[in-house]
Amino acid sequence: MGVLLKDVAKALNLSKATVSWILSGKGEEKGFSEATIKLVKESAARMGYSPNLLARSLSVGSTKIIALIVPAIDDTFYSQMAQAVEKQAQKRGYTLIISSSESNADKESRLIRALRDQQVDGLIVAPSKGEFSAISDMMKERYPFVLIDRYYPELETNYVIVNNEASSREIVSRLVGAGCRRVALLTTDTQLLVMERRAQGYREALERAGIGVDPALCVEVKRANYAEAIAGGLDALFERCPDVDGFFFSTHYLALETMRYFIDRGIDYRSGFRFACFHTTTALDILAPEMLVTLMPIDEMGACAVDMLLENIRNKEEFRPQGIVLDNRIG
Amino acid sequence: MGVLLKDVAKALNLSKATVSWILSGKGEEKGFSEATIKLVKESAARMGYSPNLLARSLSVGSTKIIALIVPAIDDTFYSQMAQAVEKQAQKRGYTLIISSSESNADKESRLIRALRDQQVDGLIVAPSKGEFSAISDMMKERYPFVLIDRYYPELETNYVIVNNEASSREIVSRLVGAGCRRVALLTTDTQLLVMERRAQGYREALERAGIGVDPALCVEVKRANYAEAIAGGLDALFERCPDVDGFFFSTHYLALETMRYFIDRGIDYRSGFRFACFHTTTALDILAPEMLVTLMPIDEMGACAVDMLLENIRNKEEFRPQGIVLDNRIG
DNA sequence: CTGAAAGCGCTAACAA
DNA sequence: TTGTTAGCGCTTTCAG
Repeated sequence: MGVLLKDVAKALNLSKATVSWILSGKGEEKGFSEATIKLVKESAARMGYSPNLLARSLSVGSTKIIALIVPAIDDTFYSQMAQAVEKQAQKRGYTLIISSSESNADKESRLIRALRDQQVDGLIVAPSKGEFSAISDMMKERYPFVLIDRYYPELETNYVIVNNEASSREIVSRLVGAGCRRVALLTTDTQLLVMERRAQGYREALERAGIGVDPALCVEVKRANYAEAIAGGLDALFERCPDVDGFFFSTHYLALETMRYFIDRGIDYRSGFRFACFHTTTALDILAPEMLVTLMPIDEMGACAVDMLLENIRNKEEFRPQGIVLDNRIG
Repeated sequence: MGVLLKDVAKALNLSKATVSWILSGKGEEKGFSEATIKLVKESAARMGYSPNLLARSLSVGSTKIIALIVPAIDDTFYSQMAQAVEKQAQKRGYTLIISSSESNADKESRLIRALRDQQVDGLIVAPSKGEFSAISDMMKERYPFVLIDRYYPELETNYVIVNNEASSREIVSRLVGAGCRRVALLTTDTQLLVMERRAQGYREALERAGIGVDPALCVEVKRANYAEAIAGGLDALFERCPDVDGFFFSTHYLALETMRYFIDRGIDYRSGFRFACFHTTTALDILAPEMLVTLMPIDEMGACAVDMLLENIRNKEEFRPQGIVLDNRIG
């Protein structure tokens, strides 16, 4: 340990309390003399004192730390989200801890437990599929948390999500409006509610346009080995439906891998098809500049989640869970 | 607060000490009866006890937490590094905290201070340029830390880096070996030592090949607005040297933006030039499959850094700073 | 085999 | 205007 509160107190012949008050800015309020305030502050700085936050947190019963759990920190969507959340947390005087659950329900539970044990004041989590017990534990014990991006409609929790269905419907409608009649759906992780909602939006768009859904146009790719799975899926799709004229990707990496497919096979995809994708990612704008994408309001999501969480933390007892559904723009 | 150690002790008519020992696995060792051990463990679980790690850490004087500071968590390189470090930390029984300094020296200093105040046991940091005081503070106070990816040769610190110069030389040599005679250098952030080393490797390769360095082929792009700056730089380059036949990019996003430039202008870059890049990133393999890239040993870097740090933490007093330079493979 | 009690570094009521 | 003191929840030495 370096220099302690006790040390600077002793050096000045003052009590720990005095020093503590002054250093935490309650000097004037408490009515200490200008002289002592200045003395204490300067000495502390000179001696290189810096507080042990563990001790302080234990004492005050709050760490001023919140944590974010995402499924994969190397997914651009989530790393952008982390930036957004961090920014807002900082603005509100909180420190953010970022953790990645690697889309593993088990690890997610352990992380939640570990972070709570670490006494972080609250959690923002983009849950992996299958996780449940740790979430409902938090509910039971009224531990402050908010779900982001994904949520459980049957649970009355805080959440911040986007309108998956509506924006998918909208973006697919535009494809149709641009002349597409045979729009394929590429999707994955269909157990995830978000994905199902996006697929639903796709179906609605086609039905409303009087085109109807052709199951032959719908390709589901398993997440595990999607890099190869996509090629197979697309091969089969073109076999079944040589007349496909558009694509809707329910998530960004499907779009990216599809571009790879086209390029690998030397297919001139840019003139042959129209594309739409839920969210976007690095290089997608290079590979397919004409692709329609939903512009997810990541900063807003992050800000909302933080604010909601902090409100919950402040109130704890009377706080009622809130849900916010944000809109996507399309670009 | 939920249920405390005291609570389970009271419920069982045992002392806090007994419960504490048993729950931290020192039950047998201390010679408690099978019966009590089982009883305590089961009751604790049933009552939903879970320890306050703040209190424990304060008591034992160690948090079992280490932190990683990167310049930008949304840069694929650093998010991969975060994954790697996290994995090794976990393997060694440590929790990892990830923070992003946004390439801001000031924020980096504040982060270092904040994390130290938080009593994390040690730090792994990929320093931004310009940071110095917080680093030398850590040295003075013998606080355990290791620099990763970037380092200060004049400081005797722990570090884990790659051989920037050698692998740049190697990869540029391959370009030459493949027939290139007019290889351009695209670089950025030249104040960063890593970048200078890479440029140096480029020069050496050309000199050893008896080609010599033509300054007209060297383009430096300012980091701030590189997206636009690159286009201008490339325009000027082609003006000056219409005979350029190869490119060496000192970092991945320069390569990506250059691909964008080619595609935007409809230039058939895949047959006209050969490319080499330091490190790679999403979609680069789609855009330019033939590009030579250095395969950075990210997992190894992470593992090394963690192990070095933990060793330093264990020894603290007698520990001598170590430097490790890892090799890149080329693919 | 188990318990009492001191202490980790800081805060905050209560005194003076 | 400043000091005393009792915690925060856990670990660990020393007794029994």
